[in-house]
Amino acid sequence: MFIEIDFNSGEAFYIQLRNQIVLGIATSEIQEGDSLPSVRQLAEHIGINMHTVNKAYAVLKDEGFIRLDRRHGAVIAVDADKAKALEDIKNQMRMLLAKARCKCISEEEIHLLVDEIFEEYRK
Amino acid sequence: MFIEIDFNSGEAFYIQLRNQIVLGIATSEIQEGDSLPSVRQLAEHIGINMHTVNKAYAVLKDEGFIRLDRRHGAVIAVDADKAKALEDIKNQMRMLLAKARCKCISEEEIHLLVDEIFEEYRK
DNA sequence: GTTTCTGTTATAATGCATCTAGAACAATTC
DNA sequence: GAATTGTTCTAGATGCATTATAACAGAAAC
Repeated sequence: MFIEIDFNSGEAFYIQLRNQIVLGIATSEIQEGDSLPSVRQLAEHIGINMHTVNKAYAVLKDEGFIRLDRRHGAVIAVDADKAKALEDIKNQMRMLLAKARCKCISEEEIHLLVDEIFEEYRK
Repeated sequence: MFIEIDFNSGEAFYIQLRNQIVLGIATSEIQEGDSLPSVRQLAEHIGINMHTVNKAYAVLKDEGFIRLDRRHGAVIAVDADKAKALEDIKNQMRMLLAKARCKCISEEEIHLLVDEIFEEYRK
């Protein structure tokens, strides 16, 4: 299992979980139709509470990354609502790039960064 | 004054403050050497507690956006530590672009988005 | 058909971050 | 000296994150 938690990180456990699963989908480490461990299995494996995993799954469901049913547990099912996703990303990107601009990081350098990161995903 | 707080936003007040000031610098609405209102003035103007403004200023100082002294209050002074800023931005961008990739948003679309946002700043 | 496992929900306790409040301090400005 | 600056301290209220039990209905496995 590729999921690990940094207990010393300031970030909430359920956010770390959410992030790692989104990253897993982006890198094709897990794919459409794959099942995630049950909330109880994953909780025990990581060593955290069931409800924390459940919350992460609820967020992933709300953001349209997984589908939950009682038969197959949590299944990767990305709903491609590009419009909404683009808007979310744009709003967050505004703050990121504002910082970049303040710190004299050029538009070109950001483009290079984007290419680098997409390259990471393809490996 | 360009600073406003959304009291219904889930985001912490001091984070909203920090964001708006960084955005103000990025758009040249405020510039190197300009003074920000004192913690007490700004707190009263917005209608929040002095300590919350103080916390926002402390974060901005820690991130290298302002300089604090007793003579001139909070002064915009961006330390251009590009290396550190680039690393921060890259880490946050990883999560943003992971979501983009899951949602079938192409590398080209992200590049367009970056251009759009930089264009916003220049206006 | 009973057991087992699924997501889901309810309740309660704990710890931590946020926000507010009031007060005081040393340094600087006027 | 009076006023204003950032800074620090204590204290209380609120909400979020996490843990802990417990229970439920639906589906799977035997």
